[in-house]
Amino acid sequence: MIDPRLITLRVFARCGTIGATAELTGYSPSAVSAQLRELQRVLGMQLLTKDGRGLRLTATGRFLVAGSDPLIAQWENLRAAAMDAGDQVQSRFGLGGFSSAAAQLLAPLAATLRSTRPLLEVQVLEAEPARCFDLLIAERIDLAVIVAMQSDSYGEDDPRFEQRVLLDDPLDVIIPGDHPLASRQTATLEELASEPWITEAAGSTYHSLFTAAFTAVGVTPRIAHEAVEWETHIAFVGAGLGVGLLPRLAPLHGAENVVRLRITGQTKPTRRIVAAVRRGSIASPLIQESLGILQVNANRILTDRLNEDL
Amino acid sequence: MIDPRLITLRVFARCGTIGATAELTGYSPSAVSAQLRELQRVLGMQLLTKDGRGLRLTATGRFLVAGSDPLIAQWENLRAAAMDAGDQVQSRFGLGGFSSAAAQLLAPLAATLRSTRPLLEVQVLEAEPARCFDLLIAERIDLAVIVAMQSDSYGEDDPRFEQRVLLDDPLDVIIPGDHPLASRQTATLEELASEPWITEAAGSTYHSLFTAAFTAVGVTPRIAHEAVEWETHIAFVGAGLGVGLLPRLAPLHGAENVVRLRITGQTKPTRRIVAAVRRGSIASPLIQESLGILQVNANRILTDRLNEDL
DNA sequence: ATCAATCATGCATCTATTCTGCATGGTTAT
DNA sequence: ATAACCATGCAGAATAGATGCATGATTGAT
Repeated sequence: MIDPRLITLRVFARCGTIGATAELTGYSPSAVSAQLRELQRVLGMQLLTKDGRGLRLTATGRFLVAGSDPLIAQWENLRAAAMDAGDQVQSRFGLGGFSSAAAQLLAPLAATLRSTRPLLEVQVLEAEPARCFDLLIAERIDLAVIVAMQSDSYGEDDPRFEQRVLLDDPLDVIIPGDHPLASRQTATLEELASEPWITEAAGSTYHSLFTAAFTAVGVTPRIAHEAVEWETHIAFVGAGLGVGLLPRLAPLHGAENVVRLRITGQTKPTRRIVAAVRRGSIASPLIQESLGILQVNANRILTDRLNEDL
Repeated sequence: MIDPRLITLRVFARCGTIGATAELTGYSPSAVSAQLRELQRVLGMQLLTKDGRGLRLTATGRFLVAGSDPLIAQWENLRAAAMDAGDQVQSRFGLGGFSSAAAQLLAPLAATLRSTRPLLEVQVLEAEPARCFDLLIAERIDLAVIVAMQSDSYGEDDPRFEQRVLLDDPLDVIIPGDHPLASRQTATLEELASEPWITEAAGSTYHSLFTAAFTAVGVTPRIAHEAVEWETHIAFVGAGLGVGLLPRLAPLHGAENVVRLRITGQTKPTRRIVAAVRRGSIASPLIQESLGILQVNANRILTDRLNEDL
């Protein structure tokens, strides 16, 4: 109910270029350019200035974008309250999440919603956590399941979002089947300090998680290889190239020559998985139901693990 | 920046029929019907129900309309603050007011704005006070000069508007030139109690003002004739048909056989003239400047009167 | 210094939305 | 029973909006 051109401006404020805004919103660059020009005309404000080969927000533009945060939140709030009060049904619902969350949490959620609300059109997008936030801003999705990143620019108290912790997913270590420790059930990071490690490229989502785990125990690992997909990580380990960290949620499903060990010791590295929505929308019955389903699934995963560990 | 369809819904909430909404917003009835249908589809809410040959808001609809008040106010607020912070210029500015205000206050305001802000497109609409509020809701105008009506549904604390008192305009009495009191400067309402009175039709803007003036002194006037325009009032008085009340702001400009007398006594009836804007927009530099100009003009009128009275 | 890459924007074209005007069906009042 | 009123649907028209490519400007690399 907020003018889509203002939404576009907010997306631009996030990514800084017309092209990226177009990619994120689903418009063409020309359309974004025209929209922002029109927005300035209608409001009678100069929101953008040329800056080199790109554009930059003016002070007025930054002011407007920052001030629109509570406006969006209030609209979401009103919408949610009206849906709740009137017992109305939503037509479209967009979900976003990163790979293992998409598989383990989002897929069951979408399936459940499809049965409880047959008229609802559910769309699931697999995307990196940072992109999930952008997609929330762009209103392409309404709920995201992501890994909480303290290093990220989206803090707990960001005025644009509200977040709920779903579960803490521990990191395991995966080692080749012919490794001396392969017969063990658990290992400590110190024991594996001298191993060649496999990680993601610096700057990626999990790299900071990786380094954080090791700095916590005062060890600097030797990074031997880099991989993006967990599949690749596992394959590298199976080929005996080194050892790696693997979140418990990521399945090993019968990989050759790979063993998963629980990490013990004073620090057990985990990644925190949270659900994020646009601020104000959390009271919506659909969001509430979804969060409930997610929480049930998360709890089931946790209790399954407890039973496994016995 | 709020979706125009929501604005249309708010206007509908005021007037209750598609036709009236169309008239007020400037759309055709079909367009209004289509907009509201589309709004319900997009939001996934049922906002309207059939009620006899017309439509009625559902509980959800009323909830949404009521909840949109602060949303609109917040947007106006943001817009005003951004305009103020960025020293930006507005392109369009709509003014509304009733006849004597339009002549005495709005016309000078529009003239001043045209000279101080040549790029600004100023539009003045003459309209009854109640309609001015509707036009504010419909966003056809941005500022209205109206007579404060305690009887009206638009109170001082309406969440949709903010109001500023401009001046209290006293009511004079006009009598025929051959009337026994015509040589006097002042008169009391009691002295004129038995005269045949000329007023507006019951239910009109000034009728309540008229009766309030007399109930305050405990007199029930005999209503002999009714007229809509001040011009007609004056002509009736000039023809010797009776006496009437005339606001000081309404000019007599040399009418034949009509004398204007100040009212004295314990109660001096006045009408309060206020400026009204959409809540939140009052901080806008353009609104601020306009209110300043209006106030200056109002004060000038008051001091002119003081000098006249000496 | 040249070349390539990146970025925003304008224009022509097309598409989709949205509005209008009139006709229709249902509802109330005379 | 007739007339007035109200909302809505449809066909046509107008308008807004999006696309895709070409252009100009700027930056960084060779």
